[in-house]
Formats: sequence, C-alpha cells, structure tokens
Amino acid sequence: MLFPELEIVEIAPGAVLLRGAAETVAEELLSQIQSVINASPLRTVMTPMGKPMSVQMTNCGAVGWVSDRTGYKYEQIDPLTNVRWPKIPAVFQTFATAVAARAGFEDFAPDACLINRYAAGSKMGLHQDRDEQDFMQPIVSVSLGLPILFNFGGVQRSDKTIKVELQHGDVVVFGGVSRLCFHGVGTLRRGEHPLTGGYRFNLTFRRAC
DNA sequence: GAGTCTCG
DNA sequence: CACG
Repeated sequence: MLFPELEIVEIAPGAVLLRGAAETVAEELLSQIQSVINASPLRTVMTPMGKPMSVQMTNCGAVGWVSDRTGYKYEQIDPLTNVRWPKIPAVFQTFATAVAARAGFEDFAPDACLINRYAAGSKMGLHQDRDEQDFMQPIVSVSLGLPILFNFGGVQRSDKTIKVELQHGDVVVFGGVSRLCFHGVGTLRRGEHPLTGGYRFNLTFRRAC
C-alpha cells in the first residue's frame, strides 16, 4: 500500500499525522466496521469510577479493550456476547501495517482494534494508552466521518497539549518517545458527513499482547 | 493504585 | 476552555 504525495504533519517527536491517508479505503473500512458491529455490537461502557463513557465502543482482534468497575483491561471474550471478538478484517490489518511503516514503524502487527463511535456531545478526556504489553509498538489511530479536535500532550498529564483538527481519513501514528503521551479529543460537534451521518468513528490499532 | 471520569 |  503506497501513499504518494501524502501530507505528513509532525505533532511531536515520534507522533505524526498522515493527512487523509485513509481516504481511499474509507468506504471499505466503514463497511467492515459495520460487519464487526453486527457481530459484537457497540455498547456504552462504565469507567472504573462508575461513570459511563460518552463514546460507544466495540472491538475486533484476538483481544479487545474493555472498561468496567474493576478497571481497564484487554479481554479475549466479548463480555456482551460471551464469545470471541470478531477477527480484525484483512483490510484493517493491511492498512494499519502500511500506515505504521509510512510513519517509520516497520512490521507493526496489531492484535487489537478498538472501534469508538462518537455522536454529538461525545468526547474523550486526556489519557495514556498503557494497558498494552509492549510499549515499543506504536498506536495507530484512524479518523472517519465528522471532524474533531485532537489534543496531544506529554508523558505528564500536566504537560501542555498541542491541538490539531482530525478530519475524515486522517491517521495519527505515535510511538517511540511519544508512546505514553497523554492524548484525547474534544467534544464532537453535531454535523452531517456523507459516509457516516452524524457520527465520527475512530479505529485504534494496538499490539496489546 | 490510578483511572478514557466529573467537578470547581 | 484550561487547570488540577
């Protein structure tokens, strides 16, 4: 998979925005997202402090990221269906590996893909992705549908954040010295996107195990 | 133990 | 909206 003429924005050392990298595969990705949702439906999860998250989520892969009263963790079995999460669709796997390589991370082989659906009012506070085994492996985040403001900070929650608008088809890859940086997104504003309607979908690819 | 959270 |  090649990305000619790709605009690359360096957000921080080890963190890049590949502008529009997913545009040409967006419809395929969305179609596969629907297949995953058909097998493992979107659901609202509780944070360990007892508040519901504003996004709806599901997963595909050998393990899926879940949150409940007991904490954050990766699970092999979807607690909603009590069977394994759907496999990561081939187009997801190929695309994630390709964009990671384009960002300088060769041989990225994700075993988990978190699917978050944002509706108007959904947001994601500053957090670290630190439930994975190997922090040498990067995070690949794909934005589809409505735009949202991305906040990317440092390894301390109090570090100041850089803000960048993520548009349909944008891909952020972060790893290396940025792997444990705090990040999040602002509140999704209501809108209409030709492919996703009033929603934004985010795919987060990780090597969890 | 803190926390993808909320609150002041 | 940023901070804590």
